[in-house]
Amino acid sequence: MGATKTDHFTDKQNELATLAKAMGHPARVAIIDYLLKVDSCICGDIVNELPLAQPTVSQHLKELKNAGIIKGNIEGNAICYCIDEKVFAKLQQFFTRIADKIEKKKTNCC
Amino acid sequence: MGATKTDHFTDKQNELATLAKAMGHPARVAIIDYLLKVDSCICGDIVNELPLAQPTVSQHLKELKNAGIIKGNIEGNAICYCIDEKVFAKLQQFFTRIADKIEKKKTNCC
DNA sequence: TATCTTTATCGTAATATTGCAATATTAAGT
DNA sequence: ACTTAATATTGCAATATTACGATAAAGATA
Repeated sequence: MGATKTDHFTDKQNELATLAKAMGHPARVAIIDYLLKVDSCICGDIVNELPLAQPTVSQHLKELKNAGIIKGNIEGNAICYCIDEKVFAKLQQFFTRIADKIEKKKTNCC
Repeated sequence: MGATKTDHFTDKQNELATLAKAMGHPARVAIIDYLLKVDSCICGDIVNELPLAQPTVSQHLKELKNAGIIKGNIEGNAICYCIDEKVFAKLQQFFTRIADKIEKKKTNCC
């Protein structure tokens, strides 16, 4: 088929998958990198930073927004996008927990 | 088109995107969860744990393997899959760094 | 009001992903 | 050699993603 059977997995599994998927494209990673670099919200200039057309960037921003990774406020003419702090703390937690579990095991059978 | 322009982004951006993408499906998250739960390698019983057909699970395992997240050793008749420890440490680092940068800023303009 | 700027949306093409039945492969046991 | 068990591969259908040109929408500015 092609449709993902999200209903067969736990909420946590689906949540991590959704967040990871949103970060699963270099353009979207680059958008986050840029948001961190400029140390403020971005109001439009991302399009000039990325090697992609404006509609494509707009689409990637939308996807990041849908996943809850960034949020956008209308600021007069432009739109101000910024990172949602909580989400990356959550991602960090997810992977820290996994890394810790692996550290504890050390069952190097492979 | 549909093809991702990986050559336009940095190696780090592409690396994170590849790893995140591999974790961007609940079935693959569930596979990792199970690998952590059983506290050893998995030799076949993942198919019984997941609500997916054997070829589908095999495909997801292949994708995790391609991303370098798990590795598989042939163990006689069965195949022994286990997590590559380094990769999750790397993922943790990636997101910890981002979370730290966000913490430092606190430019709550939005 | 006319125009510019900025961002979103629509439409569409190319490609990738997801899922499974059928089949192949490989090693073990008989 | 035959059979069984475990896993991979192939082929295919359904859907999703990625990318962009054209166009729309909405506020700013002249």
